[in-house]
Formats: sequence, C-alpha cells, structure tokens
Amino acid sequence: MSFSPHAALASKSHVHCLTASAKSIESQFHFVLLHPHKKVVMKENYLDELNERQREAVTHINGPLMIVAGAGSGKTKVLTTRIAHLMRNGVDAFNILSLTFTNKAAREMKERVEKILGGSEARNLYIGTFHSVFARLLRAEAHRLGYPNDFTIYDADDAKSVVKTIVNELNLDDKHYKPNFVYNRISAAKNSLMGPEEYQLDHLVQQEDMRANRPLIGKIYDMYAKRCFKNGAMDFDDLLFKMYVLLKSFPEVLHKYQHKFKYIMIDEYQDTNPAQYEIIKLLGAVNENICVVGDDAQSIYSFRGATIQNILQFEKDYDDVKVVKLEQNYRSTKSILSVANEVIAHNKGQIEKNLWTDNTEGDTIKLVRTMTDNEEGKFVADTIAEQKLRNHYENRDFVILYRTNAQSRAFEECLRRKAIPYRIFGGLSFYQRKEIKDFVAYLRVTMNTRDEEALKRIINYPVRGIGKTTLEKTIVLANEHNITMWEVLERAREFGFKGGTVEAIEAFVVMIKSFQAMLTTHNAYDVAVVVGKSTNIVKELFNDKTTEGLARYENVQELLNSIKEFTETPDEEGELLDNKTMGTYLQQITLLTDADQGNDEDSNVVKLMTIHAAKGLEFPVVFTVGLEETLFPSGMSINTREELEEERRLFYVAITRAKARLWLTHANSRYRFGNLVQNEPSRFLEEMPEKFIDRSYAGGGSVRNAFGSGSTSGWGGGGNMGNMFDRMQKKTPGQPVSQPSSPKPAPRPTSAATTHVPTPGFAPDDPAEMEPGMQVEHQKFGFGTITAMEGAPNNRIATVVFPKGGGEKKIMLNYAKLRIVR
DNA sequence: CGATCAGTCTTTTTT
DNA sequence: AGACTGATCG
Repeated sequence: MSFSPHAALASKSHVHCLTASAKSIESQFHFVLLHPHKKVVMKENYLDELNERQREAVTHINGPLMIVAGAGSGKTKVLTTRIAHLMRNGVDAFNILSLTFTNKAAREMKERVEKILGGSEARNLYIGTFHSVFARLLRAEAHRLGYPNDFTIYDADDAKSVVKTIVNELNLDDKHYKPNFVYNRISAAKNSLMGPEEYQLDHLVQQEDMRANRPLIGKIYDMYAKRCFKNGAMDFDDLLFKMYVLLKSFPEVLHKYQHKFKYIMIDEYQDTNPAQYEIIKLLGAVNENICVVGDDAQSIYSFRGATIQNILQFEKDYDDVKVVKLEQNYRSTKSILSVANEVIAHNKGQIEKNLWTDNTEGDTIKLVRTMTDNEEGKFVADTIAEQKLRNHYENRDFVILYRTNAQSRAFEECLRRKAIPYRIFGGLSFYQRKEIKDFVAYLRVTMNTRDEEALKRIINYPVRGIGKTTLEKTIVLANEHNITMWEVLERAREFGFKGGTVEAIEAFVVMIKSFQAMLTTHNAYDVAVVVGKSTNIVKELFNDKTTEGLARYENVQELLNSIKEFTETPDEEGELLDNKTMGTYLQQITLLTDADQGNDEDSNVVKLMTIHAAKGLEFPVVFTVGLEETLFPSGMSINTREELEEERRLFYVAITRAKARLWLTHANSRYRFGNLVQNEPSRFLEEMPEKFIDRSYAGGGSVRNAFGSGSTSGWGGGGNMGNMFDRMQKKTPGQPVSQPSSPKPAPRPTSAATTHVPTPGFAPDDPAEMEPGMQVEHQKFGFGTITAMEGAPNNRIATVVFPKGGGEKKIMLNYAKLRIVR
C-alpha cells in the first residue's frame, strides 16, 4: 500500500516517476503511453523488452527466487514486470505482497505496475514499505495484542522522549543514560526480536551493558515497553516486532496471511534486519514463493539492524533456490562503472558478479580538491552553472550527495547566491517542525487520549494556565492510580485540583471531547480546521509577524492543505483500508519521510541529499562531496573492517547513481562543530583506477594559512581569497589554524610540495591572458610551465607542469590563482 | 509562572 | 555554529 503522494507539500501536480526512469519507461512502453487504452498490446510483448537474464527472473513463477541485481541493472523493471507476469498467469492481485524500504520505491513500483496492467487490478496489490504494510495489518489485528485499533505510531522523537521520561523517573542521570543511546539499544533489541524479558536475561547483552556501565538499560526497556503499551502506541520498531509476535502467537492469524500472500517479493533484501527476515520466513513458509531482490554491494543499513547475511545465505534458507544475476548496467558510462567496480572490489566476501555495460565510455570522473568547505560549495555551484551552459543540462539533472545532513549548508548558500533553485531532501522533515508537531499532537490526542507524548505537548500550548506543577502532579497521580493522564484530567476536580487550574483543565477536556465528537460526523480536514480555530493556534501564529512566525503560519496552512488533499484524493489503498479517517492520516504522516515528499518531479531544481537517501535513484550529473577522512568514511565507522566496508559500499552507491558525469570533491579544511579542522583526502580516493580519473585543483586559498605560518605580509590580490583569510584570522585570533587534536596529516604523494613560499607581493593575473608556454607561479606548487589550456572561456583549465611542485597539474583558473612570470 | 541568558553538546546514515 | 538545557530575573 503505497500512500498517495502527499503533493500538497510539494506541488499540486500528480506524481511522475523520476525524470530518468520516466524517460526509460516511455521509450520502452511508448505504445502504451500513446494509446493508454490498448493495454492488450502491452500484455503480448512485455517480455520482449527484457534481456535474457531479466526474462529468466520474470518468468520464474513458483518457488524461491533470488535476483542479484547490480546497480542500474533494471531491478525495478524486473520486479514490476514480474508482478504483471504473475497476474498474467492467473495469480490474483490480492495474493501478491510486495515489500520495499521506502515509500518512494513503493509508489514507483505501484505506478509502473499500473502502467503495464492498467490501474484497476493493480489497486488490489499489496505494495508498500515493511512499516506501512505491517501497520495496516496490525491495525486490523491490534485487539489481539491488547492494543487499540487506533494505536498511535511514535516516531523517533516521541520514542526518545518516552525514554527520557523513564530515565528521569528512575532517578537516573540522563547525561549518562542518554536517551539517544538507550533508544538505539532498545531499537537494536527489537530488531533482533528480543523483548524486555529476554533482554534482561541475555548474558551477552547484560555483559555489554555492564561494560558500558549502563546496567539498567534492560529495566528502562521494560518500562519503556509497558509505557508505550499503556499509551496505546507503537514505535517504528514495534511495527516489525509486534507483527512478528502477532504471527508467532496466533496461528490462525499466521495461517490467514500465509494463504493471502501466496506470492511475496522483497526489494532491497540486503537491507533486511532479523525481524523482517523472520516475518518473511513465517509468511512464506507455506508456499515458498518468495522472490528477493538485492545487491550485497549496496547494503548500507547495518546501523539499523540490517544484516548482509540475509542475502548472502538466502540460498541456504530454502531448497531449490533459483538464482538470477542481473549484471548488465543500463545506467552509467563505462568510466563510471569501471571506477565503481574497482572501488567495491576492495571489499571481501561478496556475491560474485561482474557488472558491465554497453554504454559509451563517457567523460572521465573529475576529482577536485578545494581549500575549504565554502570553496567546495562554490566550486559545485559554479560547475553546475557552467555545465548547464556547456552541456545543456537542466537543474533537475544535478544532485549533490553528501555523507551527513549537516554538510548541506555550504551548498545551499552557494546555490542561493548563484540563484540556482535547489531542494534539500531529508534532514528535518516537515512533520518534525515544532509548530506542525504541536498541531498534530491535538489530532493525536483527539484520536487516542492515551497518547501521553502528544498530550504533554499540548496540555499548555497555547498557554492556558496548566503549568509545570500541574503537569507533574497529573503524571504522579496517573502513576499512583495506574490510570492514564487523560483520566486524571477528566476527573480533575475529584483529584483535588483547585480554582483556576481545575477550570482550565475542564475547559481543555471539554474542547478535546468536542473534537472527538466531530470525528464521527466530519472528515479529517473539517476536524483539523476546527482544531486550529478553537485552540487559537492559527490566530496566534497569524499575529506573529516575525519572519519565523510567518513561516510557521505558512507551515500550518500547508499542513491543513495536506489534510484537505488527503481527504479529497480518491483512495488508492485498496479495499482493506478504511478510507480517509484521521487515524490513517496520522499513520501516513508519521511513516512518511521527507524524502518521500520529493516526488515533486515538475520542479526543475538541483537536488541535495545524503547518499543513503539517494539509494535507488539516478541522475545525469552527480557531485559526491566531502570525500575526506573522518567525514567519508565517517570517523565513527573506521574501527572495524565491517564498518569500513559498509562505508565503502556507501561510496559505491554514490558513484553508481551517476549516469553520465561524476564529480568527486574534497576540501583541505572545513568547519566542524564551529572550528576549522583539516582532513586528509578520503582513503577511498586512492582505490580508484587512475585511468578514468581527472584530478584538478580548485583551491585558491592560502597554503600558508592552512599550514599555520600565520604571516600576513605580502597578500595583495585575490578577492575571495582575502575574505577567507579574514575569516580565518577572526576564528582563531593570534593562533595559527592548525589542529592540536588530530595528528598532522602525512604528506600525500599528490601534494608533496607544500613548501613553496609565494614571492612577496604575489598577485594573480587575469586567466584570460594565460596561454600555453607561459611561465607561471602558483601559491602552493611554485613555478611551472603551462603546457595546455582547455575549458570554456569563463572556466578555463590550464595544465601546468611544476618541476618542484609534484609534476603535472590541472588548474582551474577560476579558483586557483596563477601569477604570470613571463 | 514565564521569559531571557549563559553554558553545554553535538554529527552518521533512516523506516 | 547552532540547538538545547538549565539557571536567574521580572
């Protein structure tokens, strides 16, 4: 069940697939698109569109099937065609379950199946993420587990907040028992199907917690689970864990779904965790018609409990597994693919495969070093502008990929400065904004008064005189009498609240009850509008004329729009889902991530996202940035071989997103936690074959700064360089910019000559005047001779031989400043 | 009781 | 640098 696109947040238009894939579908299935009513034609020859391996996978109907699908090998096409093929061969759509990891993937799959089949039958398929499908099944069966059918789904913030509450209740120090840490521990336990009791009895786990000096995590876990249950809430991990418990404890339920889902397909199988694995195993046990698709080289979610073992051992889990390898890549140029293949070859123990392509060799991969993170941003923005002119790309053809969300800022600024429209995916999601969470909390409490997290948010927002003291008293009373906070509030007078407080509480209770009464007679949107009015939230935000206040007001309006759109969009979810209730809306928004709202295909913008978020996507031009030690690979993941290999797979994913052109950038120094640090280039850069790489330098910064000589004399020129220098001086007054914490980077072969001291009064000359044969001076590499000149007039690249500076370099004249000697 | 200010901590990656 | 927390003042 892919959820209907939440286009109100992005655009009004209906979804199309991502540019690239949409194009490829069109070319393959153009007949259908031109004559949408003649689907019959499609049905006859859909197998012709496949290569031999793909056809082999599609036409394998019964029995376990593992498709090892290399990057860009047409995986989604195979999956969708296979669904069509199953149905063509008499399988009922109601009996097919297809699980993905992201809503985006689910949506794309659903759309593509609809294009092949026509929409009416496709509607009956179960296509969705693990979490959303299980949430849906759990809603139907929740009563068996003692949960209300309208259970709330806690997002990570809610869950951490519960953890924090419990840590405080136990009088533990939340500096030591950090909610984040504890929650991750609980999450890991659930993902390995370990409940609180087992957790506390498991010696290994207890040993780990003892060693970490946090022996009470098991206790916290136990209380956490009980609290969630009391609140009528499940967290993300519960959607898997409770699903497993449900199937395991109720044979009749298991039986029902085993016979419903006769054919099961799982995308991105390499990213499944033990909970998902066991559920699939249970569901598929009768028919064993399990088709898994994955690529061990793209397993990047072990931090979420995924184990690569699931795919590596699939063949051993079932008898007579049919294995099909898709090894032809249709996406990337030979250069890009060669680099990717060589990089990933540094990992051990993979499923053997040989990814190849018929595509042209294409451009070399550009490896660019800059002095600072800001210059990196500037370089990327400039290059995008240049590429648009030179190669007629549009904004939507570009993506900037980074390891951590925090890196987006520098690029945002530079893109904004050049008036290049962009959009960031991930990061703080719309639904995580405070004003949205506050508003949504009203809806949550209205739906489920046991939802304490939501209740605590709104009990005094907007201010209504129910302060901290009252809140704490309520919590204590609730715990004492073992009832919910809401019940305490309902009986406030009885519990001895007095005067203004009791009036405020009663008014609050009456208000929420009036919302509840509306639920039966009005749709979600009408209720939400009344909530906005009665609570005064909308008015209050409207009266706040600050910039942020305005933005908050607009956000709430947008939320209302999205609810409206939700209630008005025809149901695509199949019969089982009881339509447009507030409950399904709330479920949708908590399971919808920001990346999923990115189906805004009409907007012609540059995209920025983490590499994780980019999995499954492709772009004509890719910039992978921040390729530096401690950043990528992350400093957190260089301690074991397994961690490092996962980082390498991540790099592999980044490379293989690119269709035509790929830039890899890294900066000498960048701001992290507010101070300047220097990083060595990523070790991964050394693993790439030189043959396909073009190295150049976009560093205009001062070498002496970077190495801490600190002298300010003799700096005549270089506008942007001057700014940078000023800023560095401010950051560390009197202190050269160097790094006490990390060892001095070993001199690297490519930048051996770091000793050149520019001639006093060094000033760069106009790049336009430079020609091959000239003698020039570079701030870092010293004196050299220009041997060649290339590039557009506004972005000239000189090849310069520096006898003492490490040989031949490509210098981008827009960034690096050269002085003409003669 | 609530608002303002200084001090602390942060960054993996996400359903 | 910025978000978040806790202490102090109106």
